[in-house]
Amino acid sequence: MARSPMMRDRVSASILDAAATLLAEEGDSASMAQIAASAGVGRATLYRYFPTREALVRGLSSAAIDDLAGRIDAAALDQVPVREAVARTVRAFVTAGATWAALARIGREDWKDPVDLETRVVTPVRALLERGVADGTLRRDLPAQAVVTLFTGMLELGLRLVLEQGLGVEDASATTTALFLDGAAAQES
Amino acid sequence: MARSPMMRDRVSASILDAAATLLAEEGDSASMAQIAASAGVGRATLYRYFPTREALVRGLSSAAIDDLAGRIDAAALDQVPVREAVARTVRAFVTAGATWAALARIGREDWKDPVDLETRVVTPVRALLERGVADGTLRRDLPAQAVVTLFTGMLELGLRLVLEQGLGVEDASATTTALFLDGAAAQES
Amino acid sequence: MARSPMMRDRVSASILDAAATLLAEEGDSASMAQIAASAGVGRATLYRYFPTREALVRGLSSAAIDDLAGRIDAAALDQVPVREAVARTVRAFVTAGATWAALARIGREDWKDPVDLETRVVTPVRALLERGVADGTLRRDLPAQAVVTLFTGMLELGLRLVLEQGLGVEDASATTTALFLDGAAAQES
Amino acid sequence: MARSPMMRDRVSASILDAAATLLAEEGDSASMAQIAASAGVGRATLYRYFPTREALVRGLSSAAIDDLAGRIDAAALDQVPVREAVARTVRAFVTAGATWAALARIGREDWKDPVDLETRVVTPVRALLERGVADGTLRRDLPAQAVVTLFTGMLELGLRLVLEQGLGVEDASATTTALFLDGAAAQES
DNA sequence: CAGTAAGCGAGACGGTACGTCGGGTCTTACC
DNA sequence: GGTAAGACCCGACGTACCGTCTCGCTTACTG
Repeated sequence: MARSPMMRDRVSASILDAAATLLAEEGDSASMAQIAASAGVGRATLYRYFPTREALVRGLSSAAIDDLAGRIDAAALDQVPVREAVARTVRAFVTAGATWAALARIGREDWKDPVDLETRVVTPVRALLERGVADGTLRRDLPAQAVVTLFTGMLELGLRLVLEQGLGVEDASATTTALFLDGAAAQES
Repeated sequence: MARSPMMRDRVSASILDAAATLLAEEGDSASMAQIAASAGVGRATLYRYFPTREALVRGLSSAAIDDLAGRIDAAALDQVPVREAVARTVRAFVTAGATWAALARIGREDWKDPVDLETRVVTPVRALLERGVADGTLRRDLPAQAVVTLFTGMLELGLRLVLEQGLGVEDASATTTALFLDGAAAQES
Repeated sequence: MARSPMMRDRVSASILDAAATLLAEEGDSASMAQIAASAGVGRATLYRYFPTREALVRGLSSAAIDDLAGRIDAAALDQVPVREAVARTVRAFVTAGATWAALARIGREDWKDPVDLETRVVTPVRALLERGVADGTLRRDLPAQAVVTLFTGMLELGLRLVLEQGLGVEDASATTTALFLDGAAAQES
Repeated sequence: MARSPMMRDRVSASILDAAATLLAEEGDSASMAQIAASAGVGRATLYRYFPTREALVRGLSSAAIDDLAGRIDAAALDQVPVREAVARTVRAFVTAGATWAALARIGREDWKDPVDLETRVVTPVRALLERGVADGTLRRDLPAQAVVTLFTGMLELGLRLVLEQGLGVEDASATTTALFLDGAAAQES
C-alpha cells in the first residue's frame, strides 16, 4: 500500500506535534484523550500508534534525539577546534531543545531512551571531550566520565536559561559555553 | 492537647520518610495508598496531614529546603574566601541532596517551592556570587542571573554524579566545584 | 460497622432496580454508565457491587429467583390438589416475572443461574409433577423430564402473554394453566 | 456480469453458514471479524452483504423462516385433519429449528422479522387453529390470540427438548403435540 | 476516676484517566 | 467492479488512583 508509509508518518507527526504542544503547556496532566483530540485523531488511533502513554513519550524523545543527533552530525564536531566544537554542541542542544520543550516538563528517567541518546549524542560528545584532553585543550585532572555527565547536564541548563529565563538562544549558549570552558573565576592573567 | 504537637511531628516525619523512600524507589508511580501503608498510617491520616499529593511533595521539598538552608547557614559563606564558599555550597547541596533523592525523580516545577527555595537558598548563593564578582574573584563578563541559574543547576548535576554514577560525595563536589570555578579548559601556563 | 450491611443492601437494591428498569426498556444496549447514573451512583460504585456486567445480570437473576422461590414457597404446592398447585405455580411465575421483565429481554443462558434456579424452582415443580403422576392426576405416558421442561417453558410463555400481548395476569395464568392441564383439544363429551 | 447473482448467493450462503455455526457455538459474543474470517471472507465483504450485525441476524432469520415456511407449505396443513396438521406443524418446526440453532441463542426480539414470520408462519398456524375451533376439534373457551402465542411458543419448547436435552426429533415432536392437544392431565375416561 | 472530644484505621464513594475491544465507515491496491 | 486488507472514529468495558467522606474505636485530657 503506497499511502501507508506516508500516511503513517503524517499521522504520527501530527500526534507528536500535538503531544509536544500539550505536554509543554499542561505538563503531565494532559490526558491521552486531549492529545488525541488536539491531534485531530481518535483516541483509538492514538493508541494504535503509541500503545501506551509511556510509548508516546518515548516517541517524542526519539524524535527529539533524532533532531538533536542531526544537528550534532551537521556540526562536524571533529573537524573544528575543540573550543569551537564545544560551542557548537551547546548551541545545537539549546536550539533543538527549544523545539522539544515538552520533554523538559517530564520526569528525567522516563524519556531518556538509554540506547539512542547514548549512542547518538553522548558518544560524539565523549569523543569530543576526549579529543580535547588528548590535544591539551582540556584539562586532564578531572575524571572523564564526570566531566561528560556535567557537560551534558550543562546542556540542559543552557536550555533552561532559554525556557525559564527568556534568554536568547545565542546568549544562553555563549554563557554556558564560556562557563564550561573557562569557569566562573576571573582569569589570573 | 499536649501530645498533639509532638505526635503531629512524629507522624508527619514518618510520612515524609516513607514518601521520600518510596518516591525515590518507584518515582511518580508510587500511589498515595502505598505511601500511607509504608508509613504505617491510614490513607485518611496521610490526607489529613497532606491534603493533596502535591502538598505531600511540597512538604518533602520544604523539609529538603530546611535541611539545605541549615547546611548553608552552617557554612558561614560570607566569612570565608569566595572559592572556599563555593566549594562549601556545592558540598552542602550534594550532601543534603543525597538525603532527598526522591525529589530528583520528580518533575522540576512541582516541588520547587518558589518562596522558600528562593529566599533561603538562592539568595545566599546570589549574594556569594555577587561578592565574588565584587572582590574580583569571579569574572564580571557573564550575565549575573544566568550564572546564578547555571550554578544552582550545577549543584543538581553534582548530586547526579553521586546518585547515578556512584561517585563519592567528596569527589563529586570537588569536580563540580573545579569545573564551575575554573572550567574545563586547560589553564594556559 | 452498623451501617454497612444496611447501606450495602440499599445501594445494591437501587442498582438492581435501575438495572431492571433500564434493561427492560432498552435491552442489552443500556450501558453500565447509564445504569449507574440512573441508580444515582458513580460508575465505580456500580463496579464495586457488580464487578462485571455479567455479574450484574446474575445479581438481577438472583433477586428474581429469590422472589420467585418465595412465591412458590408461599404457594404451599404440596398441600393442595395438583391441579390447584399447577395453577398457583403458573400464577406465581407470571406475577413474579412481570417484576423482572428485564431478564426476558436478555439472552437465555446468561442469567439462568444453574444452581439456584434448579434447586429452588425446578425441584419443587418436578416434585409437583411427580406427585401428579403418582396420584393419577397427570398422565403417565409422557417422558417426565420433557414434561418438566415443557411446563417450565410454558411458564415463560404465560409471562410472554402479559408482557407482549397485554393480557392480564389472571387471564394469562388461567389460559396457560388450562392449556397445560387439559390441552387445546375439545373434550370429547 | 453474469456471474454476479450466482456468486452473491454463494458468498451470502457461506456467510450465513459461518454465522449460524459461530453464533450457535459462542452466542452473541462472536464478533463480526470472527464470522467473516470463519466464512473465509474479508470483514468489509461481510459488511457489504449485511451492513449491520442486526442485518446479519435478520438474514439468518429470513433463511430460517424461508426454510420453515417451505416445510409448512409442504405439510399441506389445510388438507389433513386438524390434529394431524398440528403434529406436522410441530414436526416441521422442530426439524427446521435444529438447523437454525443459532437463533435460539439470541435474544427474542432481535431476530423475529415481524413481517416474514407473521405472514408466512403465524398466519397458517392461526388459520389452522381457527379451523380447529370451527370444526369442533379444538376448544373454543380459550382466547384465540393467546392460544396462537402459546402454540408458537411451544414450538420453541419442542425445539429446546432437542437442543438442550438431546431428545430425538420424533419424540420431542410427539410429546409437544400431545401436551398441546390433550394436556398433561390424565383423561377422565 | 469517669466522661468526652480529638485523632485514628478502615473503607465506601464520585470522578476521571487508562488501555482494550468490538462495531460500522471508509480508502487503497489487486484481480 | 467487486474483493481483501486494514486504517479510522466512536463508544463501552473493566481497572486503578485520587481526594472526600462517614463511620466506630482508641486514647489522653478534663471535671
